[in-house]
Amino acid sequence: MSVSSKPNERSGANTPKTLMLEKSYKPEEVETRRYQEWEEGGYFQCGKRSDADTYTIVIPPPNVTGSLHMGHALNNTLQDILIRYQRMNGLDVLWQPGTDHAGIATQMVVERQLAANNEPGRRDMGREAFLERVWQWKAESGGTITGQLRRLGASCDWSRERFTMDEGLSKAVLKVFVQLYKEGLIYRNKRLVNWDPALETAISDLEVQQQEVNGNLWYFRYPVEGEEGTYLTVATTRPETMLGDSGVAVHPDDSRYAHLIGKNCILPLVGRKIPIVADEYADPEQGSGAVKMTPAHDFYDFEVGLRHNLEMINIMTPKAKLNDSVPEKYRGMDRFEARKVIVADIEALGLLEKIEDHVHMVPFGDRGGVPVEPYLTDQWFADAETLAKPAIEAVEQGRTKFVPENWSKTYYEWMRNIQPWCISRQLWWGHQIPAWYGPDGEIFVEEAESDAYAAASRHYAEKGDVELVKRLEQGEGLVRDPDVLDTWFSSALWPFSTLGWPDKTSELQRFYQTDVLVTGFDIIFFWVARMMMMGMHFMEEEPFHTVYVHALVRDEKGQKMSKSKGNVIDPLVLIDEYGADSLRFTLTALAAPGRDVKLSTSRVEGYRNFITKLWSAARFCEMNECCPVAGFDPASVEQTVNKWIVGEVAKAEEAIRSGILSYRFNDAGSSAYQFVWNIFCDWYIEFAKPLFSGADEAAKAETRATAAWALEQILLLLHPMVPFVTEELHENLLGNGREKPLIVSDWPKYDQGLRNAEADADMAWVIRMITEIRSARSEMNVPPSAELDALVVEGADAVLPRAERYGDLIKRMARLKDITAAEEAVSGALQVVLDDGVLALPLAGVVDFAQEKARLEKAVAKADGEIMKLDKKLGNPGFLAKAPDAVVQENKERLADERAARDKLTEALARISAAM
RNA sequence: GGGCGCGUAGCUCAGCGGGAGAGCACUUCGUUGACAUCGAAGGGGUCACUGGUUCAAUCCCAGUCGUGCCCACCA
Repeated sequence: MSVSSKPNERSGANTPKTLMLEKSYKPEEVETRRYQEWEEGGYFQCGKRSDADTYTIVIPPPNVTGSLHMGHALNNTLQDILIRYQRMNGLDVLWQPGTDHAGIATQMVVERQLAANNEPGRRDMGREAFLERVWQWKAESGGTITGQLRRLGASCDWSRERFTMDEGLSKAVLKVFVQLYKEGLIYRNKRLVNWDPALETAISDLEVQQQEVNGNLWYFRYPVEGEEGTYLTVATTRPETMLGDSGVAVHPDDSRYAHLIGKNCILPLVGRKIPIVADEYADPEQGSGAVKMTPAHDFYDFEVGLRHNLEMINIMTPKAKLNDSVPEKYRGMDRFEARKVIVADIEALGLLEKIEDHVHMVPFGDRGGVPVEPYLTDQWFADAETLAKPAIEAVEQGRTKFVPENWSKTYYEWMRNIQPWCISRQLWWGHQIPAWYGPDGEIFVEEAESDAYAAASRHYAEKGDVELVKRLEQGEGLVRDPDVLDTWFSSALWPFSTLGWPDKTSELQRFYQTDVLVTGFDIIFFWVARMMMMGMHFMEEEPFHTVYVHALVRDEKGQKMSKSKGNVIDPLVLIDEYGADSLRFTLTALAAPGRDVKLSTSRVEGYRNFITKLWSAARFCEMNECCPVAGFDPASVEQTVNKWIVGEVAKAEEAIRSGILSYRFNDAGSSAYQFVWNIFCDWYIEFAKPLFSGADEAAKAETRATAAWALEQILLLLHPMVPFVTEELHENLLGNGREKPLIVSDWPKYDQGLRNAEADADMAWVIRMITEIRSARSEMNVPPSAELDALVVEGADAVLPRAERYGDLIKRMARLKDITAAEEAVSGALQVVLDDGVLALPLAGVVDFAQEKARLEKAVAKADGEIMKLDKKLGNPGFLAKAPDAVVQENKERLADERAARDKLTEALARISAAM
């Protein structure tokens, strides 16, 4: 049954009360329905408070191919907390959602699908047909992850959902590319790139993962030209590249080889004459001190090759097989097969000096999974160094801040050493580069094909190529660059492209600059840095003022979750089992800044219990008819208990708010947890019970109203973290009086006056007394069922008035019959020492004197220890002279307190001894 | 090689200049009509080590040891 189906039933005054709330919370019956209500109610949509300030977050767009993993769950929970909090604060909130087309990943998914269905491969079906298939796939499966974000409770403005390849965003990409090209910040160049032979595309430096490999170092002898029997020994980890060698480098100061500089080697197996050059790159300490140079297949050799004008010989095909530039024998061989053959052939020639074991780092493509090949091709590059400058300054000048601040170092480190960004990919799925080539290789970069033809016509008309101009005017003669752009190129524009840029939309005007970017540190380089560059360049304003960097979610052993390790915890499984709120609250409570989240199901279970506790506290309120009273003023309550809880609510609000605003989500979570469980449930509800069953109708009514108010505040304060259960309880609590859903209710603002020092002191005293009595009883094995009398044997003047005033509470919770002054000496009693007095609880002969004595002695010893430490501190002239007065004073008071306690304990001991 | 972290209760972690904390686990007790997805009580820590700064150090500084991550082209 729906717990809120008939909220009005509850108000019938004389009808028997029917409980609306079931015994425990069933998230599966609530979450989907609540989410629908929110979404259909339009509460997620921005623009409804046009007079309010804005608060904007753009979601890190998940891959369309993806499904929700724990990292997403954490990332989006934190964003949702910020968003819901700010929405409740009355801001015009935009959480901009969307997905990323994820070039390589998506293309691979569809290719795999084709293979699995025994359908023609991508190249067989052709570009157009293949892209159609990808779009079809996107239409069918692209909504998975957004559905999963809904399950989590993410309150994104789905009416504005975007996709990096939709029309508007594609327009933005074209505009950016063309403009940067015309500004000289994008250029085409032939240089070495990281080539992934499995995917047959260039990839960026960031997509290369270095892996340690146990390999070998082979020492080859290269014969020196014209000097029979003289060899120059080179060492290599990649023998197969020797077929592309075009030189050997030695250090200019290396006396061993000085006489060879300027001469040539004859490259074995190939017979090519290659020069011996002097270059400081050659480290005399490494290998043999002489390095073979393969400028077309090694980044460093490439640089050396440029310096010494060495030949660049590309010896491989896109699949990393040897091409026609090598001797016939090796043509068509895979690079690793060739390695073996070449070593064998060198050995056969007697030119293999030795082989050493050698552990070294090998670059792997993170998608393709095979070693990348440095490969000489024509690619498009962005001048990242120029674009980075304003982006670096923005952080240096504090216009964008990293939280935790440390991450700015990581950002600087990378940005200040940034390399040209290879932005072209030899894929089909993505934004095709808007560049057209004329027959002579001339490049025309324009947003539209027609513009490219127009530009080409002008160009060739100037050159007088009438024939070509004629063809161009008929829309022929140009060839479009087949490559697409790196996926991150379009995500770099996300904070403004999603708002409508390049059109000057009102949303762009209103919601840019966005507020905070919430992300994991793993994409600071990929994404954050590039958004900063593009934002500065095209908007001339930082895309966000704060970057909140959260940690990674790991398994309970601290290992990174990965499919191959089989330690992945699926957030949806947890949501199914424990509810979205439990998962959200767990992630919130564990999200301490700068520390990885180690997740285990037992943690989720623990926080699920918290949700249950909250539910059952609400049920208590319901059973006791704690209905919100219109116009209730928390400052007006008269019962001390109520004054106290009202103040505690205000403290909790402060703690939770400051936790959220300072991005210390774990603090916000634990403050909420402690307040609800350890204050509201453990004490306030227990204090309320005697009032509810008492005779004072005014006090009863006030307590009901206060409890209802406090519960409502709890629901408000917890809503950003646990939206579903709070929304559900809120409707139940308010019933007909509910003006609007919790999601759009106002975050509470309290007067300072809600805190009452006197009430705080009294309740602290009551709690202390109850705790001490319980503790003594428990240690002395007094059964909970036994109700004892309490006799005040010391400090009656101080103790009795309070004991009188709060007698009902104390008696019930400490299991006492009565509290009275001791008329005569008490023997055979349990003694409880308070700050301002001593209680004796007579145990009618059953008290074990020895045990009681030991208990008191232990307390004396503890007090003595404290006294000694404080004495020593206060006896130190340096401390008295230099420590702040407040600290000195505080220590003096503590010493006095400890001494008083010790004295009372000693007297209690004396009484016990006398009775023995 | 460079950079960033972390070593606090059995476990996972907060705290970060003036009285060592939480959750879980553990022990004992408990069907008090909100809750056994619970309640009450309890045990458990020279806050990695060594120096230094300070009246005062778990907290700041230096070093050592251990451990994790990121970046890097070394044949």
